[in-house]
Amino acid sequence: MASAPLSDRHRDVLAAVIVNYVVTGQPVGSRTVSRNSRDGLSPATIRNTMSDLEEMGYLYQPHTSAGRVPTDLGYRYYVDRLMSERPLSRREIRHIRAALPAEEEAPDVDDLLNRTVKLLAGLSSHVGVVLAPRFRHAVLKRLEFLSLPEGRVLVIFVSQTGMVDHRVVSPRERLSDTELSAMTNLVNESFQDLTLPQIRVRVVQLMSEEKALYDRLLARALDLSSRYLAQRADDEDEVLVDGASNVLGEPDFADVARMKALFRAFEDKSRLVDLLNACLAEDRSRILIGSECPDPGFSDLTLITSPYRYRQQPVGALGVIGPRRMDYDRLVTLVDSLSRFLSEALASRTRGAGEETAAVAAEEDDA
Amino acid sequence: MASAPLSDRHRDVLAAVIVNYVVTGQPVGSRTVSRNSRDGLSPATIRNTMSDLEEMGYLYQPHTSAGRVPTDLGYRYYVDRLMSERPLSRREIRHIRAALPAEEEAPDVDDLLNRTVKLLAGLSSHVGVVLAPRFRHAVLKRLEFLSLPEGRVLVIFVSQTGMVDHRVVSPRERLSDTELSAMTNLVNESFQDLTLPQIRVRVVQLMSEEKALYDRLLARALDLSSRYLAQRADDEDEVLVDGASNVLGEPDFADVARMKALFRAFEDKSRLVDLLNACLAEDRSRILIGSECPDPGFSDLTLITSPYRYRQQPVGALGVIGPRRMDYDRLVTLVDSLSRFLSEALASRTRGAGEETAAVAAEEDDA
DNA sequence: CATTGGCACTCGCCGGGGGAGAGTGCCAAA
DNA sequence: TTTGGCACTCTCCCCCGGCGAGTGCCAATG
Repeated sequence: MASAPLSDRHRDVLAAVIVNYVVTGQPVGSRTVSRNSRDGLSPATIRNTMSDLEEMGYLYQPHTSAGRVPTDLGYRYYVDRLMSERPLSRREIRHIRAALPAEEEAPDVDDLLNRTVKLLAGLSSHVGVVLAPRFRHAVLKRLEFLSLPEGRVLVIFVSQTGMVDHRVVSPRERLSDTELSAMTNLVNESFQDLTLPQIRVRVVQLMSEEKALYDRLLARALDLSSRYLAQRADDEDEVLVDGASNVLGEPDFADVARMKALFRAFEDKSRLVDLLNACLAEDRSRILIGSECPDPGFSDLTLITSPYRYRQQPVGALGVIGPRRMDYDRLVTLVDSLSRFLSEALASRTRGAGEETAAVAAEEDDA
Repeated sequence: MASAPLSDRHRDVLAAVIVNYVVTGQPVGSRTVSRNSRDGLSPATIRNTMSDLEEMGYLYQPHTSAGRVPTDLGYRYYVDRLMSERPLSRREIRHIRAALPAEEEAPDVDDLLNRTVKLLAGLSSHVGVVLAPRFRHAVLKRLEFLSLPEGRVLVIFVSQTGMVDHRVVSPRERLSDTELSAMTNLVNESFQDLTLPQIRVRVVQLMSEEKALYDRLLARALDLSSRYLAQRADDEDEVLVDGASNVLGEPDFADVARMKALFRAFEDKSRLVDLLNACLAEDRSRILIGSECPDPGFSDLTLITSPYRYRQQPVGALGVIGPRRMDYDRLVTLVDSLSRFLSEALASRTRGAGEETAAVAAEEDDA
């Protein structure tokens, strides 16, 4: 029943209601729309149009004789067809540039992501989220085994871009420092330029060959590697959140129970990871409005997300989370821009390291 | 004027008011105290006593003819002299033991701290905080230089206990992989078994000697090390927070403005770091009630903190943050216990690594 | 002299009532 | 098709009065 195409007037009114509602937070009445409309239609006319829009599901009334408020469908129509993205101000761009330098001495990846999430929260006044680059795209620079007390071993994985991951594993037998350093050399030869998923395959492959050869040392090195890989799940992603305190100011979350649910959602990060990953898979920026979101915990929120890239590959995602009543025009631009700025900052950090491209491209086959 | 010693009755009444207020959250009247008091005093008598306590500053009335509520001073007296710590239940202890295994295969330090902060939040229903062990106590296991694209260098610091820190630095000149690995060996010889502050001293010392000798490689290795140390401030501590959503449920924070201030305080971690560090310096568990806290942002909160140890040295701190109206009896025990459990878990991970003791003891001289 | 019961008083909380204001739907006229 | 008019609805807010909890003071009591 919501399928009839909208007339120009319907669109104008819908847009007016949304724009007005976004700034005031109050249900919008026919009178207000009439005043703001350039072809000065009377309130009565607007009322009829609004009534149509309500019937079609784009607006609704909190109660008889209040103004209208956009529904999720209304917002959806707005962002898809009515919205005109508002460019960032020069000030904002300078601000971003300063925090994410594209050219000169760039900080390391973690730092860059931290700055990005702070920018998102600060510039949007909502909650900023950043999904860190996934290690599954990381190409091995060096794998190191170090002995710890109690016979345990520290495994350090370093990617060619400088990401570091480390885990503690317990080998079956005690290993001396010299053995470990010999093993370090062995695996670095074997795993040169491979990504984590590729290393997984390689370990299994070598282990089976190994029964024929009998290089004790390599066998034990492979054992350590596979123990490390067992701990290091590929889908284990890190997500940064900032600006959670911003939601407290928003009248849309006056209800405490709702706010609590929201904070819980932020605390267990795995749900955020899922949502951001979904965006990553789609490979383009995305808006999820209220009930459109698969996670029911976010049913009265809007997410604007966008993947960011490294060497043309989407490797992570970032976005803004806020109430449905948000300034879409501005925030869509903000999220898009930040994903672009971040991609550039990442690229500039590593320009001239051409070897890595092939490896990344080569592993595109995995799901 | 608050200096007169309290009679037994005063104490009983004060304790009764506090206990009652903590569970109900409502101002406590004379009638209620009278009912709960075992030597059945009449409400009138209690009223007189309460009036005394108010005059001495231990209680106050939100308004004429409401019950009494404890002041910060009242709470202080309570925790210092009236409170009897309530031991944890067997269930709780099992729960903790399961999460912080003392004996068997222990996870790495970061994981241990993560579990601890979750336990704090979960068992207290307030906000849990943990200050991570400071790297200044960390003894070098290995320092590694790895080349990154663009001529930058990744420096990885690994402590003997398995803590890992890494930074990206930009050396003055380009360095090849072979040079870097030679340099790695050089510094590991020089810095063997030193802590970060000691390494600082050592670098300066070697640099000045260096002008006389002319080992180009060592000079460049020292340059890299000092660039790393410049980024790695000693007071740069990591603090973990969990359970922030718990404060939303508490009626004491019904006021949104107050809540917002609170969340901001949690977001910029440096303030938390300062507070926890103060506790660390005192070397014993500590309770900060409302206005006693140096940071005005925490003026209507209570912090219960306790340092945790590694090899007799306090290396970090943990605690609970909540409203002043909290169950002190239980939470003090909880914080104390968790600091003990965590200390044990840390100790058991490294038993038998005797060499490290001397080094840690030797660096006690720094402030 | 500490303790107690009695009593008048003070507030905060809660629910009801009434008026103002904003907005609607419908209808008839332009 | 658009518009002005009109009756209607519903929320918000303020005011008011009663209720209940608790107090302070005082005189009586053991």
